[in-house]
Amino acid sequence: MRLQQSFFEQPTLVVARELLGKRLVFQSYQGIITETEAYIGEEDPACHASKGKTKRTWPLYGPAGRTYVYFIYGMYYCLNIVTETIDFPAAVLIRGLHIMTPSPEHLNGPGKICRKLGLTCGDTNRDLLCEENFYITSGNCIKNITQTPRIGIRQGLDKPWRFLGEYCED
DNA sequence: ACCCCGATCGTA
DNA sequence: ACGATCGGGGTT
Repeated sequence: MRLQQSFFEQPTLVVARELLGKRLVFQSYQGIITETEAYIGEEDPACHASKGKTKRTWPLYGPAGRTYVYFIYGMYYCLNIVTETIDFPAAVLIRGLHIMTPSPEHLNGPGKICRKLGLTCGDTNRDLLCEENFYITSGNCIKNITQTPRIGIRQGLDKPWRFLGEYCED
């Protein structure tokens, strides 16, 4: 069953942890989420909302359960899921995805995931609660969950807000 | 108009 | 360890 607003509205660290093992569906693709990171509020120096609401970051201030897709390093896109309440900017970055359909492939890294799925800035602020072919649903194909500092950032390294799991069969 | 920087990735 | 590559956001 598709995850509802009540799931995404939870504290971002809870959503980041609980998204591990869930199934992401986008068009013909289906995969199990294996790695996430939390970005929480304007006070989090690594969160894009640390610069306030802008042309790029406005979806972070919207309702939970929408996407936030941004362009980085001149060639990559990254997919986030917006969390918590309206006007509180926070999201979970999807960093690892074990693709099941149409052909098995493990994707480690947010840029690789968006490249494979074909997600770009045009896919920011899409509503995972309503979209016909873009949503997240239950699943629990994960084990050995660990929590570490976030990767690839230069600020906010003190916060252990990355969640990593290993894919496993049900 | 200009400058610096970045939630990455592939190659060395 | 490093370069590719270019938009975002702040400053002049």
